[in-house]
Amino acid sequence: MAKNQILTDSDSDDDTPLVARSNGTRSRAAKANGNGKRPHTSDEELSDEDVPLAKRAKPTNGASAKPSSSGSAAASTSTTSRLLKEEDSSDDEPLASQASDTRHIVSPEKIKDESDSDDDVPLYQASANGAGKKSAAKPKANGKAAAASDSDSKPAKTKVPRKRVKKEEDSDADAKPLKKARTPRKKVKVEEDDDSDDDKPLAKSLAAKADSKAAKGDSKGKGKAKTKKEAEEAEEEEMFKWWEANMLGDGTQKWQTLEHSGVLFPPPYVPLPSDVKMLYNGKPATLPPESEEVAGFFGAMLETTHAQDQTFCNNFFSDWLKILKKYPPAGGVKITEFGKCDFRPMYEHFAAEIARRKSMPAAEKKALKAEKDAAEEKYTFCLLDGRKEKVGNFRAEPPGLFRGRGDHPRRGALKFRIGPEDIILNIGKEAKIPVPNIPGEWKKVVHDNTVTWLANWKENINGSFKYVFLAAGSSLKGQSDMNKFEKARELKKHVDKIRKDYNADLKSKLSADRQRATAMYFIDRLALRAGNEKGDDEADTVGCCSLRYEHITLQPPDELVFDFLGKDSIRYYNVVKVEPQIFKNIRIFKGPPKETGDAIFDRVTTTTLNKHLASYMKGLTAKVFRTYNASITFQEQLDKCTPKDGTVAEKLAAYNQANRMVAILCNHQKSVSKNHGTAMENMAQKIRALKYQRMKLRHGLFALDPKLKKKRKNLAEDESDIDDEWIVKYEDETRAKEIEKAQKKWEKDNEKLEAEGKDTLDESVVEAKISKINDEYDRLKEERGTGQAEVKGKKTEENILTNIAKLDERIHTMKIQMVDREEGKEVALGTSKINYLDPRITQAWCKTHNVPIEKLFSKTLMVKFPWAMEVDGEWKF
DNA sequence: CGCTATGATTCCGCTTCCTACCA
DNA sequence: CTGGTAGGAAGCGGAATCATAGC
Repeated sequence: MAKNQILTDSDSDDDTPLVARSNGTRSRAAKANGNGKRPHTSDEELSDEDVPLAKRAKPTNGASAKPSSSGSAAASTSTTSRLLKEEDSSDDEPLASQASDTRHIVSPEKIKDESDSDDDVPLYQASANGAGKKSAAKPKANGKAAAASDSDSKPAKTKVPRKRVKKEEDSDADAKPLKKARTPRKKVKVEEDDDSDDDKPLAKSLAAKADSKAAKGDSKGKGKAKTKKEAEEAEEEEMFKWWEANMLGDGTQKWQTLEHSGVLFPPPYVPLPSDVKMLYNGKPATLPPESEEVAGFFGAMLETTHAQDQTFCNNFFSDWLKILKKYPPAGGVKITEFGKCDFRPMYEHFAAEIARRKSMPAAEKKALKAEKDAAEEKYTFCLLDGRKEKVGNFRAEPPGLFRGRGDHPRRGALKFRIGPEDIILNIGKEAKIPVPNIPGEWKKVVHDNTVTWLANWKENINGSFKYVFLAAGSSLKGQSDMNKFEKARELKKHVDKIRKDYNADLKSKLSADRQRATAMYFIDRLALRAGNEKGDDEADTVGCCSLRYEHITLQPPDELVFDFLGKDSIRYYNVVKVEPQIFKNIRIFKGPPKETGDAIFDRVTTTTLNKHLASYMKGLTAKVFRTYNASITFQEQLDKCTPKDGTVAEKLAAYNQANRMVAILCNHQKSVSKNHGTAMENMAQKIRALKYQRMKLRHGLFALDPKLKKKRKNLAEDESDIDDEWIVKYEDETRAKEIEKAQKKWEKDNEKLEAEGKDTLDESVVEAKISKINDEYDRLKEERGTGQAEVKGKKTEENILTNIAKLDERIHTMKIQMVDREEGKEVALGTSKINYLDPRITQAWCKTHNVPIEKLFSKTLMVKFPWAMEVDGEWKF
C-alpha cells in the first residue's frame, strides 16, 4: 500500500520524527466530552514510577471507533510507526549519537551535506558563530557556494562592523547603499493613473530622516507612458530586496512611515424586492431591512448542512430574535418559533440571483469586475517607508452567521456589520488620514510603529480582535517568515542537548519535570501543537499540553493510541510505539484519581513549557519544533530519495513524496475527493489504452519484417495488464463508442442543416460511416492473437520505434502520476508548503536537480518567497 | 503565577481561475 | 481552430491557534 511505502522510506533514520501514521478517517466535530475542568492530581512527587500497572485492567482502547486491536488499521500503523529505539532505560545515550549514526548510513553523496549539518551536531560548539565556522570547516564546497551560504544565511553579518544602536537609522543607512549597489533601480516606476497624490506629501515631510528616495523616484518617473505589462515588469524589477539590505533592528520597530487607505466597507444592505418575503406560519412576513438582512443570511444557507444543525439554528434564531425585537415585522406579526419560519422564498431568490449573475455575458461580467477593481485599487497597497507594499485583507468582514469549525458552541451566531466607528486605524503620524468609504468616523487613530497592522476591530462572536495586515508577499511578512525559518534552523544547534535533557527528565522525581519532559517528547517526535487552554465557548479541541485522559490510550506493551480533535477539529489519530519510559509515564499521568476529562499533563502549561524551552535558546517555543521538524524531515527526505538521473517527473514525484511525509507528520489532512476512485480507474484505463496502442505498434513492427521480432527482443514481450479478455472488451467498447459518436454527429449536423434551411443528410451517409467503423474493428478482430497488425502512417522501422518510445514515455509518466495521486489522496500538501517548509530547501533542490521551480511553487508562493530565490544549490536547511 | 489584551501565524473550506480535453 | 466543460489547483476569507507582555 501506498502508506507503507511512505513508512518504509522513513524507517531508516531514527532521528526524524514519527512521521507515518495511518491517519484514520478524518472526522470533524466528533465531540468528545464537554467539560473543561481538570482537577489536578495530588501534589505529591512521583515517589517512584513503579506503580502497579497490571492491577488496573484499564480499558485500553474502549474509546476509539477505530479497529485498534489487530485490525488492518492497527497492523498498518504498527509497521508505520517506528519504535524509537533508544536504549530504553539508559538516559545517557542521547539522541544525538543516534542522529550522527544514522547520518553515516545515508548515501555517499550525503557526506557533503553532512559536513554542512555538522555544525548542528556538537552542542558544545553551538555558541560559535555558525557562518564563520561553516565556511572554514568546509573546504569541500566550492568557493562560490561557501561565499553564498555565508552571506545568505546571515545577511546581517556583513564585514562592516556595525553597532546596533538606533535600529532605524542604522538600517536605513544600510539599506540605501545596498539598494543602490545591488539592485540597478531604474527610477521609472510608472503608475499611470493612480496614487501620485498619495505618494508625495508624507514622503516629503519626512525626507530628512526617512528614506524618501523611493517615493520621490516614483513621482518623478511618472512622465513616460508604458503599457500595463511593461509597467508591471518594471515594478517587479524594482522590488525592494529587503533581504539584501540590512534590516536587522531589534525587531521592535516595524516601520518609519506608513500611509494607507484604511479598510473598505461592504456596501450597505439592499432590501429584497417586495415580492420576496419569508413566510411565517405560512404567511408572508414583511420585515424591516435590519431584520430582513439577518433572515437572508440564514435563507441563503438553507441548502447547506448548517441549516440542519440544531445549535446553528438555535444560535441564529436567538440572535435574530434580538434584532426582531428592535425591528419587528410589519402588521404586528410576532415571530417566536423557529419551526414556523420558512425562508425558502429568500433562498430561491438568492439562487436565482446567482444563476443570473452566472449567465451574464462575459463582457458584462468583465466590466463589473473592472469597476470593482477600480474601486478597490487604492486599498490594495500602502506606502511603508515610502515603498509601495501590498495590503492583505483590506476588506472589512461582512456581516453574516458565524461558521465555526467543528463543534463550536457559537456557530450560527450573528456576526455584526462593522463600520468606521468600530475600527482603530494604525497609520504614520504625518500620513493623511483616509476617509472611510461609508459615512462615519474612525473609532480611533493610532501611530504605533512597533506593530504591523494597519487597522483592527473587535469582533462580536468571541470578542477577539481582527486585523488588517500586509499581504504575504510584503517585506514585513517576508521578514518574519524568514526569521521563523532562521529560528528553526537555530534549533539545530540546540536540539541534541534538549533531547538529551528531556530524555533524562523522563525519569525525574518531580512530577512537573517529568510531565514537561514527556510533553516535549511528543512535541518533538509527533509534532503536536502546544495546546493552549481554551474557553468554554470555543470548540473542544486540544493540543499537547491540553491532552486529556481520554485522548491517549495505553496499548500494552508499548503503544500509545492518540485520538483527539486538534486545531480546526481535525482528528488526530496515531498509534505510536514508544519506549518503555514514555509508556510508563503516561500510565502514571493517567493514574488515579484521574479519569475522563482530566488533563494528562496537569502540571504543564504552554507558558511554562515555552519558558523552559526559551532557557535553551532565545525565542524557542513549541511551534518552532514543528517548523524545525517539518523542514529538517523534508530536507533529509529530499537528499535521500531524489533520483539523481531521473526524469523531471520522477524528481517531482520524489519531491511530492517528501512533501507528503511532512504533511502526514503535521497531520494536514484533506478529505478524499468523491470521485477519486473513478479518477483512478479512468487513469488506469487510459494507461491500458496506451498500452494497447503500443501493442499494435509492436505488432505492426513485426508484421513489417518477422525478423524484427528476434532483433528487438525487448519488444517481444506482451504488455502487462492487458490480456485477451480486456482487449476484446476494449475493442468492443471503442467500436460502440465510435458508432455512437458518428450517429450523434450525424444527428447534430442535421439539426444544424435544418436550422439553416438546408437539406439534411441522408441516413445512408451515417450508415456508410458506421460500416466503415465496423470494417475497421472487424479487421482488428481478425488481427487479435496474430501478433501482427497494420500500422497507420509511415511504416518504417525507425518511425514505428520512435512512436513506441513516445508511448513508453507517456505510459511511464502516467503511472508516476497515478501513484502520486493515490498516495496523496488524503494528504493536503499545500499547508506545509506555505507554512512549514523553508522555501530555500525547495529552491536549492530545484537548482541542484534542474527542475524549474515553477513546477512546485505557484505564483503566489513565488511572490511570497522572493527572499528564498537567491540561494544556490548547495544550501541546506 | 494566572488572566487579559494584543499581535501574529496557521489552516481549512469555499469560490474562482485555469487547463486539458472534447465536440 | 474554437467554444464549452469538468475537474483540479490556486486564491481568498476568515476561523483557529500560538505566543507574549503586562497586570
